[in-house]
Amino acid sequence: MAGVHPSTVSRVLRGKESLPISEETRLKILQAAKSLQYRPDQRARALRLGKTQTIGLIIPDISNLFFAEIANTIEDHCYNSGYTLMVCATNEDQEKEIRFINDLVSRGVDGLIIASAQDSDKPIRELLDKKIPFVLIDREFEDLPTNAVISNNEEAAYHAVEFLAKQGHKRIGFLRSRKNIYTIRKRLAGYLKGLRDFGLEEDPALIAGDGYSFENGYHGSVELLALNPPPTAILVSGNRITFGAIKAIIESGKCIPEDISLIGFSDTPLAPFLISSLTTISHPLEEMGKRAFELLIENMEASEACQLQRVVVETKFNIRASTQTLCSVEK
Amino acid sequence: MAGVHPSTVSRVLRGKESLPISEETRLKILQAAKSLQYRPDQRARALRLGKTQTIGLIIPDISNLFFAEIANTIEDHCYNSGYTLMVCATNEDQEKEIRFINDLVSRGVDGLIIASAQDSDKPIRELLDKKIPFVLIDREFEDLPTNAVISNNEEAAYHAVEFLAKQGHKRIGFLRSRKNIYTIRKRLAGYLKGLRDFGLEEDPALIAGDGYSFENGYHGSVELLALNPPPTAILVSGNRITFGAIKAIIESGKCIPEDISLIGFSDTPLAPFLISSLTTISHPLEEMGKRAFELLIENMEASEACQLQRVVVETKFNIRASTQTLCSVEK
DNA sequence: TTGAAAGCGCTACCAT
DNA sequence: ATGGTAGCGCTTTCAA
Repeated sequence: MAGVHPSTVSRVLRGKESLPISEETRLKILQAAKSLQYRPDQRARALRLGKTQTIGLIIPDISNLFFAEIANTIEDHCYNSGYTLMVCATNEDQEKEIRFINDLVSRGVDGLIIASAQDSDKPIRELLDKKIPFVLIDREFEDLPTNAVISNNEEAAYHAVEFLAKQGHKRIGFLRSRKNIYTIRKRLAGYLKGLRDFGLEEDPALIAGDGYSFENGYHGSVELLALNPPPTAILVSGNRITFGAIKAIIESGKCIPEDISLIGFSDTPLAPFLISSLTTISHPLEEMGKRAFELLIENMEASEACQLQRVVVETKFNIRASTQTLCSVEK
Repeated sequence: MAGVHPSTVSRVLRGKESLPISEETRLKILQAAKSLQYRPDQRARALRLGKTQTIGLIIPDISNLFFAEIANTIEDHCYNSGYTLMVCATNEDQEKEIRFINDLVSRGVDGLIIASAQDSDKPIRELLDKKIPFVLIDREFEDLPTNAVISNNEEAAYHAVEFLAKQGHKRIGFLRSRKNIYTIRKRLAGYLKGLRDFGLEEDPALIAGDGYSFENGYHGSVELLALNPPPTAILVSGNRITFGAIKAIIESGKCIPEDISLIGFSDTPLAPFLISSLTTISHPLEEMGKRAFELLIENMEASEACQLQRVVVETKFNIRASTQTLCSVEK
């Protein structure tokens, strides 16, 4: 339409200031582009350039606020840097994770951010082999060095036990979602260390749960409450199971925190509005997203494989103790 | 590696049963592909085929459970049908919406599902012009026929007013997030119709709020509570503002639902665990996601522009009245 | 300052 | 039953 060669158009539209283009043709091309509402075909660009300006994010669950907030932050950073984000949710299913990784790679994502389902590290090893830039978030593999942004799980759990010990608790339960997840294992380690250091009861029966659903949390808590004697405090490691725990406790006729203290490893903006004010350990989700994004970009831009980095962010302990507590919940 | 022509490889790997391929070469190729871990380059395929097996989802907010749940459902359907989903969050910003749409289109998505920021319908009109398959979700444009999956907002609001009227309420407030959103306008219409039909007070001051944040909800509620006399019930249309409302009410020293009834237009799985048991109107999010996906696929597969469809799903009224209510909330 | 040509990896079509 | 060829839309290099 501007009567010039495609390559000329490309030169103008890529806007390399350095290239010599006559002002006349430049204007003709820009006008034509505007009137045609021309948008370069990113598929073709991607094919030609070997880059897609695309980042893949693989998380276990979009509708878990923990990951949703991370996704949101990363989205923002992508937007501001001209990347498009592809979000995939595995539902903690390793097979899905593998399929997503393969799919995203064959779509040519420039990099990946992954909170792995962690049944195995095989898919992650493959990424290392293929030298595809990626950053793990929230969950890493202890025996596989990678870029990772994680939080101080062990210390946080330890600190929570310390807090409870100082309040006079002797029997503290640990309710977890999936057993084999990095975060859970680290928190369990911190919990056990805390028990030892503060001379509290170590009873394997105080450790319950394996599954991330509301129901898993409910049943795990019922087990804990059935112990003799039952724990007077429970550390809950998982977002959804926390509510299962609350339900179980209330149904058992106990009050939070008078009869039993509950400390959740996930914060939610709704915590102050909950029926049983919940002490939580909150994660700096925006910081985690930001650091992961920056680390990824750094790796993508590095011509050669650059030093692997491990970023540890600090969690925060939010004490919430209600003066009054409602001890019944409808079905 | 198999010593055959690329086109032969393509034929085998695309697995058209009908094509004549000798079993021998077929095996050679499959073996070679496996040992090389060959994965077809989707960029090139997309360029060649004019299809990307990709769907774009544009929503206002990932970390709002309403949309997160929808995204989750759509993701699942995509996964099961071999599509990859690109999720973009606009934060209710029209400019972002436009950029996302353009970006996704130039990336060659096969279709789009959009919950528009709705300052203007221009970007949607352009999609119609370009004949790109898309489905609106939750929010449609009344004067622009498109495919859409929406809920029965007006009836739901009307029904809520009816419910409150029968309980004896005379002054009912309406707290909304963004004024100009389709859902909000429809609900407001239903509310007004309800007031009229049941002979309740119509007072413009009873309609408050314009903004979707927690703070917006808080301030809007403070205004409502300052009225003389204040409303004895409030319809809250928006997810985050609901919690601002609860905070404002509790701070004012009132109890829910004894002093003031609250009906939220968004349900959350946490509703039973809230400090003030909240009656909610819940949306069939999974159904909405499913219908939108199916409708989109139908449109993508149709060779020519097919009949526009408008799907209306039914909301559900969840009455939750706590026997006891906690009337204080910590900061 | 611009045009021409090549090629990214794939697949559909036409030959053989 | 298989090979060759062309071309999707773009950008980069080289030539004019």
